[in-house]
Amino acid sequence: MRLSTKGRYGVKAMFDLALHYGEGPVSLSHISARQDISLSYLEQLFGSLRKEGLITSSRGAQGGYELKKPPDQITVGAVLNILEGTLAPVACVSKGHSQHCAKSGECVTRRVWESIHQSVTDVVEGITLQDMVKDHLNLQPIKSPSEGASS
Amino acid sequence: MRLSTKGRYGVKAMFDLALHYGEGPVSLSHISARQDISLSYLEQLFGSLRKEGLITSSRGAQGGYELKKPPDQITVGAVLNILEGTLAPVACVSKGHSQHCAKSGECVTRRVWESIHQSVTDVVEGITLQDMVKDHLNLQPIKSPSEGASS
DNA sequence: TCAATCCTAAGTATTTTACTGGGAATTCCA
DNA sequence: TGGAATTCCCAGTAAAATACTTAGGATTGA
Repeated sequence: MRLSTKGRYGVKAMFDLALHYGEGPVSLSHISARQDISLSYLEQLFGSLRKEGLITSSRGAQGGYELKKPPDQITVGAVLNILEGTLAPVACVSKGHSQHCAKSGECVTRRVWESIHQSVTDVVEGITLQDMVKDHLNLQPIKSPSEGASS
Repeated sequence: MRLSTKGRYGVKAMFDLALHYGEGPVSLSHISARQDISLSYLEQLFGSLRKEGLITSSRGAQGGYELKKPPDQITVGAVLNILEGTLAPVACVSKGHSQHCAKSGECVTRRVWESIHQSVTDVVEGITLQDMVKDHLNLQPIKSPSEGASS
C-alpha cells in the first residue's frame, strides 16, 4: 500500500507551487532545489500534471510553472490520481476498470477493498493545497525581525 | 497504492477459514481449490499468519489450519498488517519507522500521509472476518429451504 | 545570440512481486 | 507399519514496476 515517489514528489512540488501562487512562474530548478527532487524526474511529473490541466507552463528564460487554479480549488486527490493512476487498493474497484470477475456481485473481499478505496478518496479529496499552505504557516516558527523571538 | 497479492489472497483465505470456523482443521489444498490460489504460495502466507498468532496448524493427514480466535476477534487489518508489512502510504509514517527526516515536525506532506494512513487503518481495523461471513450469507442467493448452508 | 527554461522520448539499473521447486518433518489411517 | 496427506522451510527466478538518467530539441527573454 505504498505511494510511489511520483505521488509523493508530486504533492510536495504542487505544495511548493501553491506556496508561491500569484508570484508568477516558478522554475523546476527552484522546486528541485527546495524540495530536493531530481530536476529531470520533476520534468516527467509536471508533464503529466500539465496535460491534465492542473498547471500551466511558460517556456523560455524566466519561464516555469504555475497552478492553473487557486490552491483552494486543487485537492491532493487530484494530484495523486494523475500521478498514481488510481488510488484503488485492487484493480477491480478502480474507476476505469470495466471487466470484473463473474462473482463481483457476491464478492465479499471486493466490498472490503471498496471501503478502503472510499475512505482514502474521501481523505485526499478533502485536502486542498490551500489547506497545506495554511498548515505550513501554522507550523512554521514566526520569524519577525523586530521581535527576534528565538525557539 | 495497490495492495499486493499477499494481502488480497491472505484476506480471501482467512475469510475461507472463518467460513469453516469450528469444523476442525481446513487444509490448504481445499482453500487453494476454493479460492483459486496457488497452494505453495498459500503455504508462504500461512507461515507468516501462524507465526504472528492468527491461526494454528495441525500437521499430517487430516491436518490443516484453523483460526486461533473466533472470527469476530480477527480484523482484516490484522491480516493485512502481517502480510503487507504496513499500510502506511509512505515509510516515514509507519509504526516501526524510527529515524525520520529532520523536518518531520514541520512537514506538511507528512500530515497528509498520516491522514491517509489513519483512515485506512480505521477502516480495516473496523472489519472483522465475522463481518465478512455475515455479508457473504446476505449476498448469497438462498438455495433451498430444506437444505442448510452448504459451503 | 545565448542562457534559461520547458518538452519529449528512450534507456537502464535496481527493487519488488509473484510465484515455483525441492525436499524434510509430521501425523492419521488402513 | 507403510504410505498418503499434510504442514514446514528455504532458495531460486522470471517478469514487472520503480525510480530514475540521458540526450537532445524547442522556445523565449534579455
